[in-house]
Amino acid sequence: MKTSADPGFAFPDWAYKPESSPGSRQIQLWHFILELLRKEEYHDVIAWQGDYGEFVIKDPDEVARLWGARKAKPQMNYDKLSRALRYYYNKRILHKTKGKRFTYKFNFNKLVLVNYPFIDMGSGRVPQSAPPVPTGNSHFRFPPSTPSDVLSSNEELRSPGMFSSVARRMARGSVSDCSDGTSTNSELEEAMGAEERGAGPDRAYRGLLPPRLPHDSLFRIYPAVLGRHGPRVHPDSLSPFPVSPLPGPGGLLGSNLSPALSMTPTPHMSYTPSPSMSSPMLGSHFSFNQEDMKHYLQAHTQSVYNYHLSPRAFLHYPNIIIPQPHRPTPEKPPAHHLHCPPLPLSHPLSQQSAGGDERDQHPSPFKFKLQPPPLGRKQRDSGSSLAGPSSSSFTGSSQIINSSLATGPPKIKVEPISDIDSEEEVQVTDISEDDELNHSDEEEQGGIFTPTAHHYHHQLNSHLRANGNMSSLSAPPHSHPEEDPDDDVFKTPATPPIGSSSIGGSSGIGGGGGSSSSSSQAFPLINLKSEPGHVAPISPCIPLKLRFKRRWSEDQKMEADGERGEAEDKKVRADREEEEKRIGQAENGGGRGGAGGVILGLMLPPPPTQRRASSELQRATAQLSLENTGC
DNA sequence: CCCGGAAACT
DNA sequence: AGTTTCCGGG
Repeated sequence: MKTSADPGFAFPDWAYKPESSPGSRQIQLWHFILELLRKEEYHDVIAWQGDYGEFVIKDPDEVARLWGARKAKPQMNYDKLSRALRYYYNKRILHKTKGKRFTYKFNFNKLVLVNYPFIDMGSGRVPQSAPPVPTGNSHFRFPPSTPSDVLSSNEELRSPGMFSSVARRMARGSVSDCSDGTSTNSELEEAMGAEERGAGPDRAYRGLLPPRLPHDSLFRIYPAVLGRHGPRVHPDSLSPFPVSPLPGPGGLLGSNLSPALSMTPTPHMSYTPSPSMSSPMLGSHFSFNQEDMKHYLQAHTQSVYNYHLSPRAFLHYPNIIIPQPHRPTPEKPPAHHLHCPPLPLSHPLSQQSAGGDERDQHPSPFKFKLQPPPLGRKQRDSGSSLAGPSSSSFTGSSQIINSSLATGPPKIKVEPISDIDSEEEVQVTDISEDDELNHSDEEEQGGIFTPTAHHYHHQLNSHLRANGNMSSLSAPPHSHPEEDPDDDVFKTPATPPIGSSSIGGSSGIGGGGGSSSSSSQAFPLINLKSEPGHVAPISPCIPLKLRFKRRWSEDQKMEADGERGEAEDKKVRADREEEEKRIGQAENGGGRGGAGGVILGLMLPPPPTQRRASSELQRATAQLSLENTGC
């Protein structure tokens, strides 16, 4: 089933899987918080303050009381409530703003509404410091004043007829690739997603992309999570609010979102609304109509095809060929990225049954082998071996990724995440928990997912070291002041077990199903960012390795700059910390500054992780391929 | 205050 | 799954 026949492409079922959990229809704390936040009446109790998404609980007891009332838990208190809040850390829904009492920050990145594909995430310029949130009004308003009214899963949108299955699929697919799609757990998503599945169309909106992706900008799909629609629960009588915000489809979040949106600083990306929408969008409102939606979807579809938004999807469609961009110059054109993805996707492994031959068809300019990474990891034991090594060699641009994916780290549990901006990262949890992993090089993290990448990285590092060129390695230059790591990564279910399930398994990835088969491996999302002069031009005939290194370094740097997201798992974090210690680095003062360690950059391979790694690899590979060709 | 593990509850 | 409850530790 992965790919059903279809006019266009169909994504495998697993791709459509609702990312979320079935359903907890009960109000969730974060929803509740958002509700309070958007109501002026509660401004004295809780309010947006500070950075995007940052809010302060001015009256903890009161908030707790309200929450307790809502949940019928009279014994609720701030201590308990805060514990619940803490559980969001790992879910990436929230972060603690360190140093500020009672202050937390939403990771809105992930919260973007699915329903509101048109949202302009910032019209490109979202100042990072956007107003904390305009609680009241302000620009941050989400287009439809009541999203719920407009988009939330409702009828209007739902005209099934309008959206072809393809479109729908596309949308979904894109969604999936988005960060969370893969993932899964975002509660956010679940809020809306699950129920809908049946509804179909709604989901389609989730991933919509702007029709035209600016080359420069990278585009991403934002999985949104906000509204909860579907079978909606009735407003609870308990609700403190006269009118229960939640109830409406998507109601709750509506206002809230705005902040969210605004918050999500998506630096690089400028999300361009569909043409028709754009103008309106800019304003705070936009009108939505089916025609627009149709166009939008079409565009989206195209985008998907062309840009291969959904890496995963592509895996299944190895045959898809993307036109090569014509771009002689060294700089990395977005096009490349775009193109790359597909290739990678179509990898043999993934294809497995699908006839790997086809993939080979791609002319791969060069082939090279990486040295096998030093093994010795504990992991190996458990069958992980399977994956292994093979990954070390790759051919052509695409394959790398595939192989890596296919190979997949044995026992690692990966939690993919979203991708939005750099923020997103994948969480990886190494089940085997070997510390060793990490320590050997910093990179483990990134590699987890794609061993290849890691290896690659390793090599590079080694190489660099040899050359005495460490600087370029992965150190992330930037140091955000203290940004919390906003990443948002949502966890994804597990990785493919053994063998198999690699993403593309023709046999059906999901196959089993069970669980989330969404193995989201690392799907490299590709960010099409324009990297204007950043990238140092790479001369064409440099040895591959070097080039790779350079590329890698550069990319890393860039990414680091972009953000260090760090959404790591605690475990990961812990590992890192350990590593850090081992390494003996003196940290900067904070030790862990926030979840996101500043250190990360230096020490670890930016946790950017797989996704990044993958994309990096893809990119690099692709580029190299091209370059090489020249040689 | 804040953090997170553990266990229980729904 | 998402808390709620309890709690030791920083």
